[in-house]
Amino acid sequence: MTDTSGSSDSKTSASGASGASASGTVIDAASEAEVCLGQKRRSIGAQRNPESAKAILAAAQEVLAEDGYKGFSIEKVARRAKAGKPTIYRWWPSKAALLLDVYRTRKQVDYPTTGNLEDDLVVFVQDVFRSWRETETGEIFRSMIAEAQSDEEASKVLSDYAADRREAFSQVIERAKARGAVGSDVNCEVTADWIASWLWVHLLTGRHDETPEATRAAIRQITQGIAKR
Amino acid sequence: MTDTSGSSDSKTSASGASGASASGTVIDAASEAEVCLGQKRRSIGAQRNPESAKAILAAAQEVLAEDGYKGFSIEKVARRAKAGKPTIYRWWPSKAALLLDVYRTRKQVDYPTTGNLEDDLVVFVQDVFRSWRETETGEIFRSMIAEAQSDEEASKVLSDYAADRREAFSQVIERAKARGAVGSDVNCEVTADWIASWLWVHLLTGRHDETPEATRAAIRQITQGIAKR
DNA sequence: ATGAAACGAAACGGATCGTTTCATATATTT
DNA sequence: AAATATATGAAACGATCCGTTTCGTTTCAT
Repeated sequence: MTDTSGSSDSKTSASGASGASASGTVIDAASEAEVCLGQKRRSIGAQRNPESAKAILAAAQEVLAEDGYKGFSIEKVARRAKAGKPTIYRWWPSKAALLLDVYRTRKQVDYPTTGNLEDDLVVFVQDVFRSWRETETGEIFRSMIAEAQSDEEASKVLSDYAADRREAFSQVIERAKARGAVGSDVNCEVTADWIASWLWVHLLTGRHDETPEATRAAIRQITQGIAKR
Repeated sequence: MTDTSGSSDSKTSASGASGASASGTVIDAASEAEVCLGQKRRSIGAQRNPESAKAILAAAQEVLAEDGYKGFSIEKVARRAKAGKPTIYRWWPSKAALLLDVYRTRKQVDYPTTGNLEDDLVVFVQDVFRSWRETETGEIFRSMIAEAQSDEEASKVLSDYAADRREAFSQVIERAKARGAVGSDVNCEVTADWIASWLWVHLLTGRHDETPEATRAAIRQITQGIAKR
């Protein structure tokens, strides 16, 4: 009886189906597409209850956070959400797809811009480490990484996400380049790839307790390497 | 009926229990410890047949190479090795432990030393990419990565391996430093960490088809960054 | 009020893991 | 050489989970 009833309030339904008062019956296709990643749904034009999907997504987040990837099962999610398994499969075509949506509801970490590239990167990286330690974010991404090794769709989405992160990094470095802090011959996308890779590996080897000093030493090697000279 | 009988010859039994003519009955404890990672075996002092373990390990390699991580099951391995499942569990305590041993029998890639750090690294990285494309090495490591996200022991072994690779990289860079090609203030372990991370991510995002030019551009950013100036 | 649609609960078929049982084959011992 | 001990393969088991199907009920628009 670890069933903490009354847990699926409004606290976790952040991005999924944006809480647009949910009174109408016909679901607007955009929000539905935002929630459900599954292309191979059976009943296409049917109207379904978005509240169910929200409760399921919230329950999935909780199960993943509490039991981890290994303990994550559709049946647990259904029990927790007081939903039937068929309802879950009406919204998501597979376990991987549900995991994918859980990962999509993560909180985005913003990039700081103090004007000093090294400082910005250190702050950002430490922030990411903290979010891995203090929230379920790390667990979610670890699950995604594991799933992506055998699920084609998960692999694609994860690759897209990784490309997205690289692009964000790239823009931060590009701005530093525009300030003249980075050599004009530097390929920012390559640098972003280095940093993003370094972050990923820190996640999947559990090294999110690195000291700020160690982080700075590592970042400095990159920033000094690309600095204008 | 996909049972390709006559496949478990001598071709894959490489490192595991090093093929020391295996005629004696009492197993030498060292080779046994080398093969079996499991500490929680039931029958401790019992003498077992090393041939069974070798056949199982070879079959496991083949199943993993052919069916991938998702298709890898103990039952398939048992069928292929013409062994019983209990025999597998007499040698390895879990599926993860067996996977761990499969990964341990990988072929090591040697590090070249032409005297030019950038060239050496490019050649090495391209070599790793090729081994991922042309052998089962990549699939094995992808399995290990997935397994490590939920199995504590696999995680530990993978971390140890990663540390080992970082150390090897570090020594290559240290030698370049001794040649005066790398700045004396450069922390070689940090550099090794960057390179190793970059390689890992290329594996788990399936980017092992990168062109030599792209590889060189990426490597150059690191080598130029740490170069003596 | 009526009917269509989604719902929760339950059960199913299929697959896998890790364990247990059992008869057989092999190796050691006497 | 015969007897004993031990590991083995085959088979079955309980448990878990996925994804599907069925069924009776609730909800909502017309």
